[in-house]
Amino acid sequence: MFEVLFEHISKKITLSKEEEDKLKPFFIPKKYRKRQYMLQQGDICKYIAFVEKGMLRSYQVDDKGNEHVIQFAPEGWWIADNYSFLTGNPSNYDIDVLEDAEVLLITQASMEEMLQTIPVMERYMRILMQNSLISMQSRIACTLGSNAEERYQGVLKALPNIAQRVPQHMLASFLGITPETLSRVRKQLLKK
Amino acid sequence: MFEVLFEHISKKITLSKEEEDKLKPFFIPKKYRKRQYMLQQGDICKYIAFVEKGMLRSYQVDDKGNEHVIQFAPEGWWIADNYSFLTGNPSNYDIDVLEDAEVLLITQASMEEMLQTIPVMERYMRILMQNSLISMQSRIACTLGSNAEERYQGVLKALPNIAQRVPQHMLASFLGITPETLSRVRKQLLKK
DNA sequence: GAACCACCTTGATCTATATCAACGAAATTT
DNA sequence: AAATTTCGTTGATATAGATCAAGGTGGTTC
Repeated sequence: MFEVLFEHISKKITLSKEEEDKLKPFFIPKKYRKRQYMLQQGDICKYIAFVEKGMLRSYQVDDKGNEHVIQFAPEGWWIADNYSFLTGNPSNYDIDVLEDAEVLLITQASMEEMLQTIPVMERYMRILMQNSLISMQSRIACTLGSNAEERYQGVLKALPNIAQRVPQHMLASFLGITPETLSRVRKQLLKK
Repeated sequence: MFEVLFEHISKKITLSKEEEDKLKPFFIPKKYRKRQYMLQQGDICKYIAFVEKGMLRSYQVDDKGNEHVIQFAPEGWWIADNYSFLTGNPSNYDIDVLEDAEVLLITQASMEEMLQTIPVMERYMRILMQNSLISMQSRIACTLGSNAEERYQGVLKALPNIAQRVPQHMLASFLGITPETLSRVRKQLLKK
């Protein structure tokens, strides 16, 4: 159950076997079924989740009922509403399950204790946050500077495994365009 | 010269007087004049900068020559191209100075050494990155779900000091709209 | 296996925002 | 202080992408 997590951690820092064993109890393993909610708007986000298997997504629903995908999280990714998790305020986002999933949950309190117990994890979390920040920044740059077609090609290149795995209308939502527009963009690209 | 930095750090972690003194030598104080570049596209971003005074901004220039502001950084903010800084690859961004500035620079190597020397700074950096990530995420949510007017009102609320301090066309660029559109949005709002 | 639903496509039309152009007011440079 | 550049505004027009509507396909459920 912890294979993917330890693999992920070992790419950024080194944990001894003992540290790995100390790490495990801080997490709550959990299985989710497709379509199940992990978080709903108005809830407080009590856990950060590491995805061992399957896929989740976070999204926002606007006043017209349109969904806007913030993040996809397949195996090896973390997902949460960091804002709600950190502040304890109700979340504006929903998180649900796209493919039957196995996740490792950790609460705010456990996270703090874990970071005390295994200080090098502070470094892991820092690197994690830094990398997420970098990809968020490039996403913003892309949104500001590129049209629908370029953004689609960008995500195909940056996240090929995700782009090919999620329903097209969700990818459209992630890109900030309508499903119709994405369909037309794809048609255009096929011609070339 | 270190007042703003220490103030900022003390909001997230506690440093002893000795630690503060140990911290200083890792930084290079530097002054920049308005309109000066701190980083240009194609350069490698050698420093992360903490702004003690003045204001900088990072932006991307697209193929049509349009500027897209990624970030504004007044006093108390950090700025860099994290991607280039971390990987050592050439940057796609420019960073320049909007108001005469005093900054504290730190190189990749100094940062690593600093984190070794004062481990609690690892925590500070983690919190810093996490908070940046949160604001980036809400910016993306805003871009996906809101129109020009709502985004303008959003930035007025979220970053009032910045929104009122930068030229309007740069704020437009930050919001992903043209200066003309921002001008019209403002006119609309004045009527109400 | 029939009914239903989620998903994608295509066409027609609409709209928010971009683009182009011109002007006046500040601000900066000489 | 004259000249020049930068900045914001306004109007006219263009356009990328949204919206509305309909139909087709494949998978899921009863």
